[in-house]
Amino acid sequence: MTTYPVSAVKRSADIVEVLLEHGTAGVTTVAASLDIPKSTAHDHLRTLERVGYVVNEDRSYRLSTRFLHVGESARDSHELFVHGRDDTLALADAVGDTKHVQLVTEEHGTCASLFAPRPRGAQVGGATSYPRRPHLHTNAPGKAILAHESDETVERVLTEHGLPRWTPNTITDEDALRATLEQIRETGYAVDDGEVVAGMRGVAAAVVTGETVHGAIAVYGASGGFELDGHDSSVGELVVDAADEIQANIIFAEE
Amino acid sequence: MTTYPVSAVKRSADIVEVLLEHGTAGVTTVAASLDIPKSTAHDHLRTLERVGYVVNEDRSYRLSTRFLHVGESARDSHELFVHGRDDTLALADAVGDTKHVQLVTEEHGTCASLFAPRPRGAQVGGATSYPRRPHLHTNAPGKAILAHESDETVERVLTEHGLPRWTPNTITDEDALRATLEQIRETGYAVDDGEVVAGMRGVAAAVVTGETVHGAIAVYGASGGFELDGHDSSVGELVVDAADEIQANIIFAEE
DNA sequence: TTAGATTGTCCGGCCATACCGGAAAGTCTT
DNA sequence: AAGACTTTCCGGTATGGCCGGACAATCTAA
Repeated sequence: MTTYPVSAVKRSADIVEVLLEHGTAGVTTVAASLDIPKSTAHDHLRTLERVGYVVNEDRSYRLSTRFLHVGESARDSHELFVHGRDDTLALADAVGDTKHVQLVTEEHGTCASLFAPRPRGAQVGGATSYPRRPHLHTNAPGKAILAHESDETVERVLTEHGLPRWTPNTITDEDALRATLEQIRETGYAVDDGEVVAGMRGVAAAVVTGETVHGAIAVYGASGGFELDGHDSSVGELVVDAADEIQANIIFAEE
Repeated sequence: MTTYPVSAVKRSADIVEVLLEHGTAGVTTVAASLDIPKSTAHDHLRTLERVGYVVNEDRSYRLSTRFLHVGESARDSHELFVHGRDDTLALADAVGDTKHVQLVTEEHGTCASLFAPRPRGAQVGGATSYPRRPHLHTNAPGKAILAHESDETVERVLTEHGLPRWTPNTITDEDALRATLEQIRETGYAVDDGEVVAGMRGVAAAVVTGETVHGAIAVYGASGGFELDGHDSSVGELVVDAADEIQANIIFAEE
């Protein structure tokens, strides 16, 4: 049982989670969801409101735009985003609206999307069923990142997270993973054939300068319109080119 | 002196602020910035890390992408964004890269940007000098929102926030503001001529359905390339059209 | 490689304060 | 207008956040 040094903060984080699920909720709902007294829920909601992360409109609470603004500011100071945004957009244009492009970094041994341009008209508002923080071994950008990490780092991630299965196609064997990583280093890009989400294929290339692995850039699409060996294999080249561009941008800026 | 029911949460919020400013900071830096013991800063940083809002890479702490993901999820459940995103993008295309388009909502009696498409190649990474949460009376979208609120609401906002001056052009007289609001109701859109940022002009139209004021959509640009009375007055029409579109989308979806 | 300086992490006690029950005030329905 | 429902307030209690200090880990400089 992991414990939290400042449990009050953990509790507020739980409340944020509840608000995120419900979209908008009153004190009673929040208290009921977490099985805590209403007065406690109220204390936290008031505090979150005062610090600006929550708004209280019309007798019920909602997350404010503060999360978005803080998140965007933090992203704006992220090296990979600063030097990779434009190339990501360009790649998105190149592959078209049927495929999704993502700029990904690693956090806590999992994949964290930094930037994912949404095509115009893309559905919003529905619950995003896409797993938020997939493990590194379950998808293309994660594997691309792992392939360029040091052996110790790979070892550490493996012992810490293991190789949980996400879909029938997920790699769960350690040797198979190491072989795949070796292959990624040779070809320059990683492939995901329904390993994180069934029916989704993707390719990704890592962004590396010197010893530091900044992250990866990936293209995903439905398996139907995504031939890995056919003419769509050019997507692999596009992804590698984009990653190289970003690497160049980063190196060029470092001086 | 406003007080916080759960002061530990307020302290964590302060730490988040410090991390936001510094981009990346160690325990010592954080503790020094807030003038608190290192151990306390450490406790909070650990909990923030455990709950996923902070990452600890290479002996120093950074805000994680969690803020971004929570913020985007929250935005995705915001009615104005769901029904206004595409129209905002379309308007951005229509007015071109020299002008900025913003979808704005009201929070705590101030303006909160929900969505602001950045033109390709826009500078990122630099500190955004744009005031984050300007008061309603200081800019076009805020005035457009205010113009459609009930008299009591306007009164409440005025007594709570007053009419602080942001630039020499800011409206600081209550009667002048009321006259402006009346004019906005007549013409259908609000104008900002260097009232929030000197040298910036903008027009905005509110998005209203029935009694509820969802927010406003705005176009801003440098005063030089933004003729309010000349041929650029067509921007006013475009903004009103966009707002009407969004209103229609919302009403159409409500059933 | 070894000191020295600096930083991050851990620990344990004390008292501020987060928590909670309960009561009051507010809101919506019938 | 009264009931059922919320949200908000309040004050006592014991929990846990806060802090000083010790330890460990890392970096720097000879």
